[in-house]
Amino acid sequence: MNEAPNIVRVAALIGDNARAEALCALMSDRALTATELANMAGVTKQTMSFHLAKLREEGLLAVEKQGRHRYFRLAGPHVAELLESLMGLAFRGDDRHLSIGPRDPALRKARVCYDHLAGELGVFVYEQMLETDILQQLPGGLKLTKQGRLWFLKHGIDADALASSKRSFCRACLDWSERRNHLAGALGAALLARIQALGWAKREEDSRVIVFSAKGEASLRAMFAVNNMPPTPDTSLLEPLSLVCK
Amino acid sequence: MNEAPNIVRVAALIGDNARAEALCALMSDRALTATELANMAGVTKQTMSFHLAKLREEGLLAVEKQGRHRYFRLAGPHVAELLESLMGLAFRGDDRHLSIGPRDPALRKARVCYDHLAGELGVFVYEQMLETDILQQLPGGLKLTKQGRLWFLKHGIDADALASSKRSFCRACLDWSERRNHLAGALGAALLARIQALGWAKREEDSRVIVFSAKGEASLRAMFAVNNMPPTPDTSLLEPLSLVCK
DNA sequence: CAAATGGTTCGACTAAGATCGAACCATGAA
DNA sequence: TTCATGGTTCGATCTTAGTCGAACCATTTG
Repeated sequence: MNEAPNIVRVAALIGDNARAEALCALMSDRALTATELANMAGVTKQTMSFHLAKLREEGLLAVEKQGRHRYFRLAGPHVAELLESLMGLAFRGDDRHLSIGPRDPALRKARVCYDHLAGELGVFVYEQMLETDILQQLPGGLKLTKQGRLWFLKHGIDADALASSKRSFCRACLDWSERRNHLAGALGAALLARIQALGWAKREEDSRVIVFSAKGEASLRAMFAVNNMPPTPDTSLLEPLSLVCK
Repeated sequence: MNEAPNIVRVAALIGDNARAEALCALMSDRALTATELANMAGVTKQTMSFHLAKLREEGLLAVEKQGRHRYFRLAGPHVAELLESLMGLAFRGDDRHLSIGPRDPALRKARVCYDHLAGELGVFVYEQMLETDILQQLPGGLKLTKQGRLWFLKHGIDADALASSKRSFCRACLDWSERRNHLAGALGAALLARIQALGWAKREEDSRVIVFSAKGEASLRAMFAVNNMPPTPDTSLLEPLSLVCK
């Protein structure tokens, strides 16, 4: 009859240092092993194993066996979204106490949120896409326009191939540092992968920070310049990637 | 350097039975006293007092003194939103285990989310508003159109008066049972208040359920019929309310 | 095969924190 | 003022669950 017990289980699960540390580490869609996670959280591997089992049991994590390794991932985007919500509230709470400003400037500038781009540049991209009619907000959700499909193709991403995958194609995700939306879903994931493939940006080791080179950031911003919507799709740049966005 | 510790504090806070019970009770924007909350959660008042202090300290609750009573409220809509996210994930997790269907049909049909309408009827209203151009989704967020303003006025809500209040005017809120959006913000709150004032629906005691009378639900749906956008605002229905949506 | 490494299970220890009884403070009523 | 009621603070208790050492299972490598 009451709904409280349900949320207690999940919240209590996240409300532990070691587990939260692991979850945060997994926010960067990397699949990590139990020992790696143990080291990051500063506990022994048997403790982490214990925690991972619990998280899996409650449906927050998924495992993938590969040889003698077991790779752990977040169970899905919905988990990442919940964690982002929590961060939003947590940092807001902190501000009231410590009244600190930007905590980690690099993290606010650009970071990975599950598997897509977040932070200042993430919302920039999202809003530019709406501005230039690559995306449209409809009652049912986000929609990729025809010209948008061409735009992605021009930048080496075959949106049609992505659309066939099971996971939600494109959706908005609330950015906790900017408190505005950025692009998530398979499309968002593909874009981030493309950015990295082009060498515009690199992931920092063991963190969610994405560092853009000066040239890379300029290229990103240039994607939305006047030359953004050529009526003839220019496929000479690269063969369209058929990204596997599992 | 790490962001985990922050979310741990909030999550651990919610991850306790008594506290979660209190938070859920407060999801229905009602302001409740410590003893009331204690009874609901099944603990003594001193324990609840202890918990409430913690929740307040972390910025999840706000208090209001009134005579010898102290009324507790959620600190704001952001808290309610987080709780809804948690429920979404919690119930999803349950489904995997117990594979139960609709848990509480009435709750899914219509309920209060903080101070606005949620559930099946909530998302119906929201989507109708987009459909009929009462609201528009823009890059910056939701926008009330000119005709939308007239529409609200016709139904006894003075949107201009609400806009002056500090809280966010109108925004979308993700509905955990429907997994789609419903209308939140001052506008959403005013609408729900109006619905109740007109006697179309009543709040169930000690629950978030909103029960619509058959006539009430029909009236609600009729709001979006063809007679929805008269060029001349019909103010004869009632004087526009200047609702205080604190 | 044996050795090495990744991962889990088991049991015991420990610390954190939820709980309540009792005393205490504040406000309002008689 | 005295009584009653709402609320908090303090101290003691007790349970929960996070932790690690050690043993154990599984898989790959030499």
